[in-house]
Amino acid sequence: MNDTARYAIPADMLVEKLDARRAGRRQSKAGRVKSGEIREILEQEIVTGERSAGERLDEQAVAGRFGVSRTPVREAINQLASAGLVELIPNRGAFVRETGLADLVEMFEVMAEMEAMAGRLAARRIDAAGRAKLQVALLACESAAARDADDASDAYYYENERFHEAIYDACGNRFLAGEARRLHQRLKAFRRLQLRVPQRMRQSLAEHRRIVAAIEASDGERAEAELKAHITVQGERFADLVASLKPKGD
Amino acid sequence: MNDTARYAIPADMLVEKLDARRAGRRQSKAGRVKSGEIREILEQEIVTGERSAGERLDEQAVAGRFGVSRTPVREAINQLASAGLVELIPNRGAFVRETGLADLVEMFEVMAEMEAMAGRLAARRIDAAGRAKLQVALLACESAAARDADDASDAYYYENERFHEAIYDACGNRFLAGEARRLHQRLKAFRRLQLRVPQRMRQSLAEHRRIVAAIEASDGERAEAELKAHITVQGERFADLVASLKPKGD
DNA sequence: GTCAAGGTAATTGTATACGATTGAGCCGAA
DNA sequence: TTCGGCTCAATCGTATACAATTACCTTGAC
Repeated sequence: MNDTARYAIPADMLVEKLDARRAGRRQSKAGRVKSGEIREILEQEIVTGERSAGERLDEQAVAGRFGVSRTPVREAINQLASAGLVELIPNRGAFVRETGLADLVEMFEVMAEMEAMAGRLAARRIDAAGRAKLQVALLACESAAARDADDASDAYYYENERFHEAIYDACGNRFLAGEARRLHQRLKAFRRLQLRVPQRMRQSLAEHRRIVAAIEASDGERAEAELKAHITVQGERFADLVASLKPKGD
Repeated sequence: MNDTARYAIPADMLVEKLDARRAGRRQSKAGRVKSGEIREILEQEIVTGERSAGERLDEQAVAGRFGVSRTPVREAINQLASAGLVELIPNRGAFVRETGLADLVEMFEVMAEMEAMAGRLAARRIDAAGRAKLQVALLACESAAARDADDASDAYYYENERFHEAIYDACGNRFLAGEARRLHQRLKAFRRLQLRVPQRMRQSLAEHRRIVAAIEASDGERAEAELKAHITVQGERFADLVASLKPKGD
């Protein structure tokens, strides 16, 4: 389907407790909007790799599976298409766009640039409240990383998210913040995986400290450089990881 | 509705021949997909300012106006929501998000960064075919600008688009290219307006030449700087123009 | 006169039904 | 045997119908 040979990311590397989520969602309210639910679940399934093939998403089948009509399924699929997760061929259907390694590298490249930009702007524009939030986020990362428990990775993952959000908020450009959040969301599962690389968490934390230092010093150039390196390293480590685990040409 | 006082962009500054477009589209085919048509027209109306107020988009009203049912209108509105042009409040409806001057400045800031990134990458990665396409695009810009006709602005506007597309394509990052196209599309009408500033077209052309020179020299840093300046200037000129024409607090 | 509560009207969200377009399979002719 | 056209089934896109949620207005009590 694609013109470049690509590495498929194995599903079991990215599994998140989907069934738990589903159950949790179900209990929320009886007649809640179903389109959003379906979108989330499908999105997870695609990102996770359960649907990694260039497979077609049959509206009717999905509708039957969730016990709803085609209408909310259509809305969900359209949203996925807007997010770039599926390709929508007129009068043909929706096909999941396999995000191969090449695509991920590209996305990390863009992500690095956006984060760097946010950092540069934040260094110049951050106010007292933002500074406080950033410090709190950094401390949370530290304490999460300090835990030697098995779920330290999960905890750090969550706090890492908060840390980057704090930078987005501080950049003073709400449009940029929104775009960065979108991309971050899309790379979520892959970022998480990447934390399993040995020593990565500790290294990430050190980078966070340097980033904060640069922002505190109002040194936009340095913040930009540190953040770009921070994200680029993530992309590279991720690529290494995938390549070393599953070097199969398609 | 918004927390900052903002400048409304007057509708008549941005008018494009909508009725002509509508007529042209209508003739195409009888039973073609209507959702896309509606999306385009609504998008134009919002960007143009015909709907600039924080007004609600009534599905039924829109459906009646176009002589279709609510279903395609819903799809169109959802797509607009994904594009960020309207805000979707659950069970309340869709409200056009007024893109004020502040938002535009933010968007231009991000656009500048993305274009700059594309240029930097293109300088390193462009191949012979891309080089040729870029040269052709530049020449087309030159000849469009050379025309002294009244529609020189329109012609240059079109060729300018092609020029930037050529850079996107050459950057070797298809994800970046796609994102840049999205943003470019969204800023379309405003870019066009900005060309009316005296001497702007000539200046833009000069900047294009410098950009191409940098790329040809494989000087990524220079290409980045030139492109960032190129877009930033556009944003600033645009802000000046709007501010000078209609400095009314809302 | 003001505030709160209930009912009603309007609008969104979902279900079902129908038409239109595409792709595949079959048949026939060169 | 192969290629071109035709029929038909499947699926998307749209229309219509219904359910559920929300906001507004009326009414009543303090």
